[in-house]
Amino acid sequence: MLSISKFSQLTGICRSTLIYYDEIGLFAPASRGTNNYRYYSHQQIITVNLINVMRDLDVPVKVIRELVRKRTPQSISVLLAEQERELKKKIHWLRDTQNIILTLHTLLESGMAADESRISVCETDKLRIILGPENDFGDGSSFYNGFLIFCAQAKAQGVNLNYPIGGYFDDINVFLGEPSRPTRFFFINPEGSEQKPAGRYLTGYTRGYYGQTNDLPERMKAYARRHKLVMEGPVYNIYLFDEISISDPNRYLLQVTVRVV
Amino acid sequence: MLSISKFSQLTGICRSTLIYYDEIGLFAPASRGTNNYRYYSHQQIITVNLINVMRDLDVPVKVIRELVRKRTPQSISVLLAEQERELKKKIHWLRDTQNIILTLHTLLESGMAADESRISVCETDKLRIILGPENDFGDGSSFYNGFLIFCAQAKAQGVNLNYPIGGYFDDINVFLGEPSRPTRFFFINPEGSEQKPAGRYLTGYTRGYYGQTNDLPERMKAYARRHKLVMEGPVYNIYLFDEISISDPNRYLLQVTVRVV
DNA sequence: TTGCTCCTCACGTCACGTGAGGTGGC
DNA sequence: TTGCTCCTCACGTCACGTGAGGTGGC
Repeated sequence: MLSISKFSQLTGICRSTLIYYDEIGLFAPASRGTNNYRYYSHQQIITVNLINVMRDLDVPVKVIRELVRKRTPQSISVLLAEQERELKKKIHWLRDTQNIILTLHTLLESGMAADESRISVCETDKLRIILGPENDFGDGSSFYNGFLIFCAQAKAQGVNLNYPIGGYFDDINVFLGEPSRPTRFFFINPEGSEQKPAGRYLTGYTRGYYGQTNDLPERMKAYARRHKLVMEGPVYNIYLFDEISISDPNRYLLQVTVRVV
Repeated sequence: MLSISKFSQLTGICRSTLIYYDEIGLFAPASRGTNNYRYYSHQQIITVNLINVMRDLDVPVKVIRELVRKRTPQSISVLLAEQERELKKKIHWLRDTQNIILTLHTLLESGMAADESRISVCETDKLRIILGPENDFGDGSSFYNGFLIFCAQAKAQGVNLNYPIGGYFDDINVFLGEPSRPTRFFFINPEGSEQKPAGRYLTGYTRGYYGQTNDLPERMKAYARRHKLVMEGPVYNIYLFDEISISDPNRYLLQVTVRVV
């Protein structure tokens, strides 16, 4: 027979948890001593298996208790099949979260490595994204209307909203015209079906709140002219530092990139 | 500006959770109406990102609050790196749990499909296992001493104890001699380094508590003699139904297999 | 006696969830 | 007036964790 501490040690279940399980009638010691000590049998190390696994999967103790009380090979088989499905979902979703963390981290690292004051031409890897619908700023509706539609649509499609968001402009002229009004929004998502292609990108940075581009559009235009570069294709706005990493909204770090030839 | 319900809907965060976050000073609405209504700005949909992700990873709200209050790109980068490691561990561990569930389920299915009354010869797939140390029943020490050592050693080696356990006998004579005293214990673990090889196995079943083999050893011996089969190599005892699936200890279902030529 | 393990309350905690009772604009 | 959304307490809940005060065997 094993004392509660010994049993706790062997199974890795906390002493107080064992007492709690005893109290609620989920898992009682095999016997009690004359001094009322809890004594667990060796077999109970095995007995506690399913409980352990189920708790690991956040199955409520009440559910486990009911299950344990009227278990049959059939009912347990059904339970296990269900948990297999749940686990698949959970793992999938953790992978998603892993992607989000990785993406956020990559942006942060880029931001910390960036030479903010300089415009430059960089060789850039491709970046998988999910493009949202075209924004409509026509009827005087607020800037954020498009953003809301974007979010709602993404949610409806089961896209995780926690991926970082960027602004997409059809081309450099659209950007120069209204630098705070992207044609579309996009998620940076390694499993997205669209992409910002790899290539040589004119890259500039500026600090400020969302939508604030300062003199960056002009500086990029001037740089391109000076170096005889032609900017082609869409312009991508990505915040490398935003409210996630910086408290002061006026210090957000915006990266603007556009392909050059 | 968005009302609390609208914001809740868009972000997928529960109304009461938003109120709670406001109370503890983790995440407050952008402003309050004259009627004291909470109003959230559109940007806050983005702002709530990191909080959402961190909560999903079970980072305590107090930790998140501190982090959010004095965040810098550097500190957040450190946090993300840490979470990347945690996530890796978590996913690995969930895969382990998935394996356990799968293994348990497979055993159960075998049990439900088994014709318990008959001895038969079955073609069997290989089964990956983790063999424990040799048991010592010499000094009158209880049966379970070996089991305890097995568990302790497995735990020390970081093996998940929740995998199903079986009994291993060096050969058929050892089994016939002491059918309730396996030479070793083993875990059924798809990532184990040892294996019960694929092949033709003489397979028998019996009901009863752990270690109770009834007349099964004799019946298997007789069957082999009758069919001129030679039993070779180790004998594997596996409980297809045990305390996990059946309340009555006398109805556990034991499967005994030994290779035949 | 000392040290150790065990016991039983009772209360704390974490992150919310759930009414109860009331307000305010159309 | 009705229906709707919002508010603030206050208390509930889930699965434990944490002492406080006491017991019992070597």
